[in-house]
Amino acid sequence: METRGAPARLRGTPSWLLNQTATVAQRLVADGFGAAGARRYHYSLLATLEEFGPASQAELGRRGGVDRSDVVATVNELSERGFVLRSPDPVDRRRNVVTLTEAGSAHLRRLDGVLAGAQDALLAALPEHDRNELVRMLNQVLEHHS
Amino acid sequence: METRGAPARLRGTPSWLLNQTATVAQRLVADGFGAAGARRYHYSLLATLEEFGPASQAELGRRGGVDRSDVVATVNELSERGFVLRSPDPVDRRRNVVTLTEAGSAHLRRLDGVLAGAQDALLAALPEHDRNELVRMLNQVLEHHS
DNA sequence: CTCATGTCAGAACGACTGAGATGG
DNA sequence: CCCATCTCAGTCTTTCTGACATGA
Repeated sequence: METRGAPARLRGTPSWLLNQTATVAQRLVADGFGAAGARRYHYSLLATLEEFGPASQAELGRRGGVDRSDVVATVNELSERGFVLRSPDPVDRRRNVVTLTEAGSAHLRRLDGVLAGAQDALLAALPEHDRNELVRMLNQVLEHHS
Repeated sequence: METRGAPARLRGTPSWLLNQTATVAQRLVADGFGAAGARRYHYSLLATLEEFGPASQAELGRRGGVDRSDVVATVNELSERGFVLRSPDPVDRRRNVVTLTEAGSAHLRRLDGVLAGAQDALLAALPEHDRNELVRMLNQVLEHHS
């Protein structure tokens, strides 16, 4: 997504404004995660593990909105660094059960802070009330398109 | 951008909501343009031409926020269909001057309608007042990050 | 036989980079 | 000599598809 100029009639449209702000948001979050040695998928899977508990890779991907193909690579990275444990499921030997470790929980808490900081930076220009309104409206738009 | 589930602590964040709504917006716009046989770059360049008048490809790219490399391909497509004219600049023979044709203007008007329709579909769930508020807030966030 | 799972290779897409040829 | 322009080829990144082997 290019972040440069655009014709006036495009610059005013909600779709363009949403894309631009989303780009800013993505950059802030990616930079924050990057500085913490993580990527978005890392956070998605760690958070999903903490929310739902241990799961197979396929289930993990479904819950966290990550393609099962990309779960493989992400779990590789996370387990190399000791944030998750990948162990064969004794009950169903096709499956790897992925479990959050202590270090993974700590890493997740760190990333939670990073994510919260990115939100603050993103919406720094808006007063509290407007932030809530923005979230409300976006939820409403999203619900309408589900 | 995947449009599926996500962990709860991510689903509530402004950055995630912005990315999701931006994805919806992109899909609506891309589908609309696609049905009209166009892509986003087509609109950007046609609108830029109408806004600023004829220009070299490099200038066109700068004004419209399109990479000079992609301007080449886009102008190829637009000129093949008679929407723009690409003619050598007699004053500076490195340049191609790109000009909007009558057919190009008509096409642009069609795409303006498509774009407006996509905005309506996107924000169908919001009353007029909220739409204006949303646009105002997004502009404010964007200005703060410029 | 069917379906699910984990894995890998690679496609598709969009934005961008590099270099060459031409000309100011 | 240095810089701008146009063009093409190709990289990089993220998301998604297809295929395969294994096992329920």
